[in-house]
Amino acid sequence: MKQKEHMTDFPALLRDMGLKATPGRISLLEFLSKESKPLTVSAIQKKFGKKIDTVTLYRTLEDFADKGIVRRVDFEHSHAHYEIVAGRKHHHHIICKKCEKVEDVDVCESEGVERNVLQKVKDFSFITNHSLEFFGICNQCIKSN
Amino acid sequence: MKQKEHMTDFPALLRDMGLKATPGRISLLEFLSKESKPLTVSAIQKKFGKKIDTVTLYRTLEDFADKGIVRRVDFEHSHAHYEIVAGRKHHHHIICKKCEKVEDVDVCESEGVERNVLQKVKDFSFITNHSLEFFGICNQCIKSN
DNA sequence: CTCTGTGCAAAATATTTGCAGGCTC
DNA sequence: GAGCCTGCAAATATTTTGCACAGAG
Repeated sequence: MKQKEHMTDFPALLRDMGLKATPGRISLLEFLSKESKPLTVSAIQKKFGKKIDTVTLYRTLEDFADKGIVRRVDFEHSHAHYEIVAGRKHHHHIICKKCEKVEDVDVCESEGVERNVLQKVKDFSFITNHSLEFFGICNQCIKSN
Repeated sequence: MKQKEHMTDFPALLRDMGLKATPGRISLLEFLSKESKPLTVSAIQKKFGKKIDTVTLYRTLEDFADKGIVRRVDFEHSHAHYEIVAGRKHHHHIICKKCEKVEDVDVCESEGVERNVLQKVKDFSFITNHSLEFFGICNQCIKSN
């Protein structure tokens, strides 16, 4: 099915989303699909093999986020992190407030939550996405306290 | 009970938290307790009656957040928002991606979620807090599309 | 008096805007 | 060829750091 094709066929994914399949975008998606944790813009620039202009990267990530190809995650660190969505199971994160370690969290919150929310609020009729992150202190940081 | 006292007795709240009860902090808390939505640092500076130095404000809010007096909220806007916790029921938010309108959301997610999370992750033994925000397009922005 | 809190200057980071030229479709 | 994409320069915004002085306890 479509979902599966997209895991590897990034040009098709981009075109389906109405974006042009340029070499830069394709290799960025290839890179992101191998990363396991959300990365900052500057971290992407460092680890990514090819050079990308900072501005282009910001713009590309924003476009991708708008299309749901990547997800922007805020870890209360004063700079955004991004992770690929395509080909991954929906998940959340738990972040260490001391060392900033990030671990994925597979909480299967019922889809019902969003419906529930829509019944309670007054000025919104639909939800596009949500963020859910947990914060704590990781076991290593507790020991080395 | 203690909780209630703190709603109004900010000097006592500050001292209980190990912070000094300075005039600036007290009036900042009084100001925040009257605000209904999370505010950015610059918004606080504009609306707050007295002058506060930007740096002091950043440091104060961070200290308050560490003590759980205020809560830092990220709306994917590239700058943090803060709201007071003391005297408020735990809640989340729904944010309009077009106009940035914010509405409170009272989802009573079971306390069990955090316990649930701790069973699934491997490097964490406790959670200090979590964030949960919903994103969508508000009814006004849909009409005026 | 001691130690935390505040203000000011300055730096470091993060993000956005405008424009000219390049490349996908 | 048209219109989106990219890179570069520069501006803007956000957050942090260092230090001297002030004020709470």
